[in-house]
Amino acid sequence: MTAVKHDVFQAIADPTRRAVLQLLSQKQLTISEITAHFPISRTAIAKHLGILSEARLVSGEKVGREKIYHLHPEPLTELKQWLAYFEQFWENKLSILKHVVEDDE
Amino acid sequence: MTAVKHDVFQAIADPTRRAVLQLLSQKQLTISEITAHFPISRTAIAKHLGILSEARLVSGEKVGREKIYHLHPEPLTELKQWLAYFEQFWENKLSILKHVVEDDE
DNA sequence: ATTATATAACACCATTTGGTTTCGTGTAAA
DNA sequence: TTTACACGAAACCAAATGGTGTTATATAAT
Repeated sequence: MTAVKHDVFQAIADPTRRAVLQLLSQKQLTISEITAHFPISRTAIAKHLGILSEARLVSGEKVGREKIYHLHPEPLTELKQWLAYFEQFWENKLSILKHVVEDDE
Repeated sequence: MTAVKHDVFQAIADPTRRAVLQLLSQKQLTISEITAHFPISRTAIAKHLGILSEARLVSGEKVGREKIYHLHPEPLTELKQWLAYFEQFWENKLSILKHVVEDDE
């Protein structure tokens, strides 16, 4: 499924994948355990995990007959950095407001 | 083009759309001006602007025969908040390290 | 009044996405 | 040694995505 690389932006675009990340942030889980939280098939979850793996947001290790996935949040720094650039265009509005208030006193 | 709603996560998933946001952060631009920066058709750019508009990241006002688009970065707060949750799972590693160093002194 | 421009509105297309079901295989439990 | 289980791989599908080109319309410039 999808030989081309998925980046972190695409990986988090899907709500199911975001929910999977949320789950894995609490506790490492097998594919079946993750599937139990969603109304879709195990195969579909496995595909989502594949996309998250391509984006290096999770990794899975085989243990016996099951595969345990755990969160790898580091690639989110790319997202954070991208966001940081845009913050100057709206969080600044707060500091401008602050100045207005300060000028008022 | 896509009657269903696009959220901010989907909106920023595409690299062209991220580049458009970047452009609009510098200066408001017409559709044609934006198109000049990309190797794709004006129609394609207009569709991307439609998706960005659905996510409330941009808005366009008709001025004469052209339509001027400007950035509306506020919806990115949703992304920022989502990210904030995950930061505890990796930025913490720095503070743990910090403790180790502090314990060393 | 005519012509050129900027965009909107369509119709169309190939590929990707998000899902399914089926079948095969390795591992654990009876 | 059967049987049950967790997963991988494959084939398939409908809808969405990211593009194209054509045509129509309103506005600006000659």
